[in-house]
Amino acid sequence: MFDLLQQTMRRYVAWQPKEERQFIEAFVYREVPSQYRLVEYGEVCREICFLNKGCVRLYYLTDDGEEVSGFLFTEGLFLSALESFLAESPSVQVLETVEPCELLVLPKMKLEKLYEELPKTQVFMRKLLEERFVNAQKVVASFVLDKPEERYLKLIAAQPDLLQRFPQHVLATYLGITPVSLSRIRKRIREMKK
Amino acid sequence: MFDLLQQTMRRYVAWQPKEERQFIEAFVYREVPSQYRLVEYGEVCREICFLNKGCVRLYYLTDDGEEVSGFLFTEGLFLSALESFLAESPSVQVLETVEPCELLVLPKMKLEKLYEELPKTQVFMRKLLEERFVNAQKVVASFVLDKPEERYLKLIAAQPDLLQRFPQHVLATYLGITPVSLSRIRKRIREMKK
DNA sequence: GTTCTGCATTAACAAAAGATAAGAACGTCA
DNA sequence: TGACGTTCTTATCTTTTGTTAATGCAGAAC
Repeated sequence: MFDLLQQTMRRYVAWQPKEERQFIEAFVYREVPSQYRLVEYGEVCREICFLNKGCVRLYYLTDDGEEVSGFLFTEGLFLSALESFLAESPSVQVLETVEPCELLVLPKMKLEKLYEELPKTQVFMRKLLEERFVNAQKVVASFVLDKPEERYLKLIAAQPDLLQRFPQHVLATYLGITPVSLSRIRKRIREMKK
Repeated sequence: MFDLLQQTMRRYVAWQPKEERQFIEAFVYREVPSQYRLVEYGEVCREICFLNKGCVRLYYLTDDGEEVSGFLFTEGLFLSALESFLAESPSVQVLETVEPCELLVLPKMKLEKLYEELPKTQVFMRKLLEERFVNAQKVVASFVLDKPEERYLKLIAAQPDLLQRFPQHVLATYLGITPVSLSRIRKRIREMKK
């Protein structure tokens, strides 16, 4: 139940067995169905979740009620509406499961306690953030450097499982284009291969 | 000379006077001219710089030798080619000054020493990264949500000084468009206002 | 002052994406 | 089985951007 979390923890920090237990014990196991909103629009996000199984999309709402993907999460990632979580402000980001999910939930209060009582928590979070920031920079780089077609090709090369697990209109907005345009791009690629 | 750094430090962490001195003493003051490359393409970045005065652009090189902006730095920000810095790998990001700059340079070795000897360094860096990550997420959100014209308007609303300090072709690629297209957008906006 | 160079603008055309609507494929549920 | 809803596809048209090239402008070098 905590295997993947443990693995992930060890990838960044060398914990003492006692520290490891202390950290893990701060999490609460929780199962949620598909299409479940972990964070609603306008709600203050007060927890960070480790995604043990399943997948989740982060999206924004446009003026005309459309949903535009901002990030796609799969197993092994920590997820939260970070801006809301940090500032305790109403979230403009919605977090919604795309499959039934197993989560390990860390409430903000407990994280703050860990920061004080278990200093390696600081190191762990810093390293997680470093990785996520570098990742975000790469996404930005892809937006300024590549055309939508290239972004799509890079995406299916880097994370082919996303294609199976997320509907295409979700992938399309994640790439910054409309579902119609993604469909055309896919067709162009199909023709190319012939 | 260290005023802005000190201010920035205090915004995130409550330091003891002694800790503050210890942290600041790890930095080396350095002046560089305009158009100076702090990190070359393919070079391993081994330091983090605090930008005390001046401005810097981060850019990528395309296959045909074009420069595409990935980020624009102004006073008060920490800059480095983070992926290269962390992995000690050749950088695909180039850092080049756009004005004469005053830098406070923190070599990687010294940062690692601080991480061990001055635990608040961990807290400070984590909080810096949180802020930068949230910022990067907003940039991504703007790419998936807004049209180039809106991105430009938001940019000049949020950071009007960038317009004065960076040439327009640099701003254009930062917005993910060509200089020609930005010129057209600016014209459209001019016509609108009449 | 004159030349040179780099940058912003404008124009004209090609290529791609957005918007809208209509049809096809698929699973769900009565 | 059949009706419904959702998603993906396809078609048409409009809008925008990319591309290339020409023009204008201003600062730097001589």
